[in-house]
Amino acid sequence: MSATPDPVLRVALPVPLPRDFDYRPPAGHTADAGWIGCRVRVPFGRGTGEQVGVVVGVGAPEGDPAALKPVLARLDTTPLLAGELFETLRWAAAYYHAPLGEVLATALPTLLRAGQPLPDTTRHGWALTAAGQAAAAAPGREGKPRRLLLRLQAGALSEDQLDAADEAWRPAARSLAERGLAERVVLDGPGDAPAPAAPPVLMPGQAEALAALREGSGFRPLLLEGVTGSGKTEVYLQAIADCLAAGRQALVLVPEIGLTPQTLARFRARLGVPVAAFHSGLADGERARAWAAMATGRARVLVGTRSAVFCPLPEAGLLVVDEEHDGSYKQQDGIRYHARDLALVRASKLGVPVLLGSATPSLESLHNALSGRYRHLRLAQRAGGARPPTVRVVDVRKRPLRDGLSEALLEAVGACLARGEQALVFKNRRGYAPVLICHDCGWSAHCKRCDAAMTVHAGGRRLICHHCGARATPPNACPDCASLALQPQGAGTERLEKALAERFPAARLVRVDRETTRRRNALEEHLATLGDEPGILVGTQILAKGHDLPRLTLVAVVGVDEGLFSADFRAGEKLAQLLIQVAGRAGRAALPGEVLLQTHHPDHPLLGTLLNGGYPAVAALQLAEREAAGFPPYTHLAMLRAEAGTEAEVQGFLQEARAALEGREGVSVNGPMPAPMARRAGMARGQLLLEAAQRGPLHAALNAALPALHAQRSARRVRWSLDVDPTDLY
DNA sequence: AGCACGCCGACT
DNA sequence: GTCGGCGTGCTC
Repeated sequence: MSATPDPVLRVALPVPLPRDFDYRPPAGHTADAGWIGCRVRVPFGRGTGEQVGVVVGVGAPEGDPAALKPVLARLDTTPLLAGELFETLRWAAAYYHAPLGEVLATALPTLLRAGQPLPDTTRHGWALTAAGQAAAAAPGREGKPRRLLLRLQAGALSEDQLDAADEAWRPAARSLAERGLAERVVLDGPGDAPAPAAPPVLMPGQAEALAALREGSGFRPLLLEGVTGSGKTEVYLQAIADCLAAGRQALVLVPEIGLTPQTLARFRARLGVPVAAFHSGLADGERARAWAAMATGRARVLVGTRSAVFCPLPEAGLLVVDEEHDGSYKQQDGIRYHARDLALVRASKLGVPVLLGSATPSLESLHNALSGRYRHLRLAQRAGGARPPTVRVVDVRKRPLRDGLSEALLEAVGACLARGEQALVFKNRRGYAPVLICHDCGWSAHCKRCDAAMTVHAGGRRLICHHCGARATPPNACPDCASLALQPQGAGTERLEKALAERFPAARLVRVDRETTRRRNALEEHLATLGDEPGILVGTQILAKGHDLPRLTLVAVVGVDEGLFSADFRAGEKLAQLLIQVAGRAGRAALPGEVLLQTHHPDHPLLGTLLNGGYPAVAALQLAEREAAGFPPYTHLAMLRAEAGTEAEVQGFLQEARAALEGREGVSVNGPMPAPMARRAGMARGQLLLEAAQRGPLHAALNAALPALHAQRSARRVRWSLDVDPTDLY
């Protein structure tokens, strides 16, 4: 009888190889199920390389166990990943056809991925000693330590509270501690969030939505469709309050630019528990702490952007996805996951409700709601009796445009300023002009490394490629015909700003785009300079949502036409969402709003539908078009992209990939075709689009072909990636 | 993806 | 005579 070999540890490592790696446990240890979900440090590769991986299984060795390397160290005594979160990550690895190790690396905060211990989330504070109380009662020398001493006289304060006071208190605390006057203490109370503010009375629609959410139990997806200002956030807040009252945790996902200090402050003021934030602006340590606080249950509510969908929720009661249509929920590099979709998967595994909110739902979610898979809740009324803005199409055919602005638009801006109100001029294009052309021969300035025109910046003194960042000085004369008639064609935000400044020299003018808001908090500072004074905001996408601008009554959209004739099948949906979002900025109860859409195509069906029937009508039209054309949500897509030094390499790889993927029932393979931008940053790019009416055959084809793809010789020479459910077909 | 090993060009 | 170019093969 042969002895059963000792079990080995199957470890997922953050390498792009679609398999696990087996290791022996360290000498004197046995591999058992208790290892699963724990991180380990392992030797990897030929040199002295080490990696941090996660044990994903325990089992009999496949080859000679003596040939296996032993684990160097076990990094967790209890599993870091377990239960539903671990299951979701396995599901994501299968669904996105990505190695589990890479999915795990994407999901874990940097410090945890690097093997750091789970941070301690004990709340600390500072309190006076008996000597400190005595010192506080007696007179003393003025200074920061003294001020801190007096603040602590009323009782211990948590470090969060001290941080919130926005003063460098730590040196003062150290000074007091050295003199034996104060000490660091562990706080174990319920937290120092303010007592919850009383909730407002709900409007009928809100109350219905909340009642619907309270009905039933277990997993239930709800789509909350509510126009801007209809009070979706209030529904979230009361639903979260319910969830907290039941002793459960809540997760709230918000778009990348939606997590403003005001948003957090509103949640904190109303919920009466500490609210953790999770976004890319946090330091590594803060991220790891927020993650740990949710894992231990110390934090009860997490508000975060895309990657927050990977935080542990051991006591989950509710998931909320605000502005669920927002493009920032889709990761656009590495593991191209969709946080809204993962939130649905998690809610289903957790058996809790998931609330998707939007004024302009994605066609995917709308389709699910209309077909009965999601409960569909609507909020039609604007809070506080505010009326929707009036919308006017400004036909600019045969009308002269000055720097891209029509006279009608300028007059409306002037009238708005004269009323003492604020105007927003919206154009989704930054820079001075999108292209520099020769008026005599038609030459235009193109990037050397990309298939794209260079954008004119700095009033015409600089050319920048928005795709690779290349900079150039504009030529004095046309390189082709030596003409001096080089002209910036079209208008970006920079040019609009200049033109508006010339027309309204006395008005306050603030430009908001990626260039002017690169610095942290720059957006808030910019908006603060405008305050409540009359003035003009010029900007891109960044202005479409978020911030309350109570004096804003006019929204003028200048770049409508670009969106009307895009090749992307999502262009119509995106344009309608953008127009609704940006229009939602205009007007308040007391100050009615007006929206101007400047276009050369006033008869375009999308504009007419939007004006007459609003977003629901556009959505219905778009859904019908998608169904007829065989696009999502009626079919399912996966995009294989490749990039290499030469077009031949790209073609070679994609041809081989096509051969491996095609010939399956229910899956059609389109391509290889050049990417819409066939050359970017000097690299040739191409793509292969898979389409299927059912997900099953699509995933089966990918499962069957991917090992061959990894093994392809041509795969070594190209950078390639797979995008399941692509949102952009570039 | 890293990383090491491996065979061909311009330098001390 | 070496240092180093990046081609190719492997990682439990």
